[in-house]
Amino acid sequence: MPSTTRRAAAAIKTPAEPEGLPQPLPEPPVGDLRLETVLGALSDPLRLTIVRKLLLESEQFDHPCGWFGLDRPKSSLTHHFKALREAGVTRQRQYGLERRSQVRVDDLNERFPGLLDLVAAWMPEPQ
Amino acid sequence: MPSTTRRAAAAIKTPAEPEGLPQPLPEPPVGDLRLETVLGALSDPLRLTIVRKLLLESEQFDHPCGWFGLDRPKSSLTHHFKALREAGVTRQRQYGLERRSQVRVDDLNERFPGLLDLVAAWMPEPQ
DNA sequence: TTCTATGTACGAGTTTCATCGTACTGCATG
DNA sequence: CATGCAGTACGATGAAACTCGTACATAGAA
Repeated sequence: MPSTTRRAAAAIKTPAEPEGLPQPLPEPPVGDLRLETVLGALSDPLRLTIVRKLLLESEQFDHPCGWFGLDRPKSSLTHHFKALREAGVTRQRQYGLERRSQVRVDDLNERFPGLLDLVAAWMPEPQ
Repeated sequence: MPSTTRRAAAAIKTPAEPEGLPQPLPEPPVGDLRLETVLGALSDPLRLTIVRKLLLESEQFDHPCGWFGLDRPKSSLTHHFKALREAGVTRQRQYGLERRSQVRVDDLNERFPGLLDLVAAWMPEPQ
């Protein structure tokens, strides 16, 4: 098979980055973020857990998906991390084998001010 | 069949109201509102349209669902209005034949401050 | 090179949801 | 009483989405 194994998601482009970081994976540009899509991505307890943990405990940097300690099969986690990235909630970069995630705080605060505060204040349903 | 035709949705109770208004239909109490549920209810363009229109044009009162001018079959509208009410986003009261909706502004601002501002600022996707 | 660790791709099973046609209820009016 | 009207209830259909097993790809270390 050719080297173009990558499949392009519709209306998703890869932005450039100033630092020496790895290129982010394909993600929607800020201007294309849609409230209904972002809310849909956040309407799931597992994904809320991920985003909230990134917001509260990330210490200014991104994390591989093992860091979250989620008790789910790897393929399930891939699914949810991809959903968050494609909705524009997170940015993912490839560090060797690891694919680390961070919340697009600036982009989300610009487009949907206050939304991340609600996520940070969220608490999972008791039991 | 007996007069108890009403089916009780799980964990939904009917609160009391001070004024001479008709009783609201069953809805979750403020304390039971869940962020993930509310976001899920708002992650749909049609429902965002409904809530935004209520927020911006309601003139302090509630409206029957014909007022929205939505070009959908009646049974579809029933479905979406019920989804909004059961998520706790709207309150519905029966006025004779009409079932009118209003946004639970105070409840939502108490539990999820800023969320309704995002809905009010939302714009439907062009085209 | 082989082994391990991280994570993806694909596909199947299941569930949930959106959509909508049809039949029905209940009020109001002639 | 008959009709019209606002809206529900129910059921079917089709499309997403969640979950997860399995197989695969790749980087780094022994």
